[in-house]
Amino acid sequence: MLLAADGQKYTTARRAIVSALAAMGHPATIAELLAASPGLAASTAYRNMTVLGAAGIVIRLGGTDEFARFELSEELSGQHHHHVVCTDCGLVLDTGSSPGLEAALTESIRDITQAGGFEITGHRLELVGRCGSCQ
Amino acid sequence: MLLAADGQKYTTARRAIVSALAAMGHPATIAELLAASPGLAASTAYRNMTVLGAAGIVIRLGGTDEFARFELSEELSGQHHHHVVCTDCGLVLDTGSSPGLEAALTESIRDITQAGGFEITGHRLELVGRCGSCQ
DNA sequence: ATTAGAATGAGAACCATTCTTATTTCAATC
DNA sequence: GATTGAAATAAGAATGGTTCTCATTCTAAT
Repeated sequence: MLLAADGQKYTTARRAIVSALAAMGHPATIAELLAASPGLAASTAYRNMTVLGAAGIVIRLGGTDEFARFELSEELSGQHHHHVVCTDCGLVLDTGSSPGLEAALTESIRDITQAGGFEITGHRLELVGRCGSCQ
Repeated sequence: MLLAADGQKYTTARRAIVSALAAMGHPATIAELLAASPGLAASTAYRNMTVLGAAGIVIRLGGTDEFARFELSEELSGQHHHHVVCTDCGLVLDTGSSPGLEAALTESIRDITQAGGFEITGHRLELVGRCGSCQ
């Protein structure tokens, strides 16, 4: 298991966080996780997001609004995807990628790597707009 | 001028912020702006980033680290571009886009819009890696 | 069972950002 | 150039999401 590989324990609180994230279906804020997991302390949630992040289990999204959002890593949750974010309420949903888009991204990354300086290891794409309920 | 169109004045402080951003050459944090603009108060800088943002002059980047970063809007600074961010130090640089990439993005956006729900108005792409000095 | 080390929970502390308010500046008019 | 009312500034207080502290509880391997 990933946590054990990182020298950590798979505790009740961490189980609760991972299963809440899986049940959520979209990147969740700490507030959402606390609401979905009765008995989970805020300090424990924040601390474990760091631990789970270091173990490669969850990904932290630097949000558009003031709340950080977390989701299971692509390795655990399914396949590579991008995000659609609402500029009004901050909602973030997953959206699939397409081969054409990924090919174009790969090409851009190759160009930048060759231009020197940065060593690119991944990418993050957000499609920005307004969700159904905010329109 | 954009500020006047928004009912605001082009004051000394705002001039200082805009020219500091232009001189910086890459998205800057408030701390960097304060260091580059002697006499600029922090509260004034924060307040004016909001005003300049509402007027479409600056864009706020929800950073990878704990600091918000600001840059001149594409309309003022040049052409459409994306960002390269360092996972270690948080540095953000601009990088151009390519016609192929933009075409693939446009296609993806069309698919998502047709799938209903969101109305997409823009996109944000970050290529993630490590900068030269952090490698 | 025991035990040593790690995790938890409650609240305090932190710090980037926002708000408050008295003072100053702006720009338009006289 | 002086006046004036509205908007901007600056300094510090306040806010709030996140992180830290530490005494207690749990974990897992002996």
